[in-house]
Amino acid sequence: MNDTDTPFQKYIGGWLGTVSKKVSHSFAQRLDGSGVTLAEWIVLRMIYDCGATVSPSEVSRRTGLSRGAVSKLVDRSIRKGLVTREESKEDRRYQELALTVGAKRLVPKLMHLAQDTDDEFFSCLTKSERKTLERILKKIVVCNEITELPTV
Amino acid sequence: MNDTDTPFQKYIGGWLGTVSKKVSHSFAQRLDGSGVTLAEWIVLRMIYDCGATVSPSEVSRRTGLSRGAVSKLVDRSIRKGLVTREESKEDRRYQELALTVGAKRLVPKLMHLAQDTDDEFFSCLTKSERKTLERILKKIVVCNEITELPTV
DNA sequence: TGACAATAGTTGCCAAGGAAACTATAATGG
DNA sequence: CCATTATAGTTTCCTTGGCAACTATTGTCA
Repeated sequence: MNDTDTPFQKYIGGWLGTVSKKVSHSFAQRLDGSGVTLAEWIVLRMIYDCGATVSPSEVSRRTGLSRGAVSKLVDRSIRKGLVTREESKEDRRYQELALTVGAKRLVPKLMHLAQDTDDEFFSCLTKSERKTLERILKKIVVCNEITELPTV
Repeated sequence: MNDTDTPFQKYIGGWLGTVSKKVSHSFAQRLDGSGVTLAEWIVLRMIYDCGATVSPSEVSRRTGLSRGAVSKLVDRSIRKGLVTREESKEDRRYQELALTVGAKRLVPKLMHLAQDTDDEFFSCLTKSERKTLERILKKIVVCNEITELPTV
């Protein structure tokens, strides 16, 4: 195993970034016209995924977006009538984010666009490869979030 | 196979984005102090990878960065003494980008940082999983770039 | 040949996100 | 019980990258 003769092909992070960039870009274009930006979608998806309510900082941790970015995104989403923000009763530092009825209807529609994007990029993979890729990515997320998340 | 009961866990693009964001962020922090930003590194790496000289548009296609972004990045890199830009003799529309001697020395050092980042995030995977992930990512790149790249 | 299309690169403008400073609330510890 | 520390969220400043309009060069075709 020589280190020097296969320069960056070795760096998985690079490939990951390249693919991710293309996928994100494609998806962003599909979202164009839906009234929701890619970053907003990520937040909406996260809230939707978490079921009931989530705090902005939790969204920040899970998405990798900074707290500042989440704050602005939530602002915009509220202005668009997609998200509600409420101060927590138990701990007034926290906020409880939730989707509006409209957003709950919208998110599934946008999921189709996400599915289309997946199909565009990953249809060249076999079913088995897709499963494997998904499994590995999740494993990476779990492994590395453990170190950040206070086991919440 | 129901479509509705496993909301986004299905969307590989989302997981890919999440992981990529974290990895990029970590690597960007490691680069901090090297005098090179993440985007600059991507361009340097690409030129290094292509051996002799590359055109900005080629860099753009391969990295997914817009031509405008590449133009600005090359400007910065030239100002930092890392890249040279020369008009092509055959076709004066094209430019030939190359690394300076200093950059050729620098890139391998930065590769160690890339390796460190890889280790941080992917060391939780088995050797086999890493190989597989790499193979699948490359496959995706090849499959989808074919449609964009004019078989250059 | 000459007009038009295609491509390469640049630039101005705009949106978006990160870093860090700031406010507010809660927990800790003497 | 008060001071200190930690955490949540907001806001300001700054960098960055995309988009689209623009210039320059080359290719195409009538």
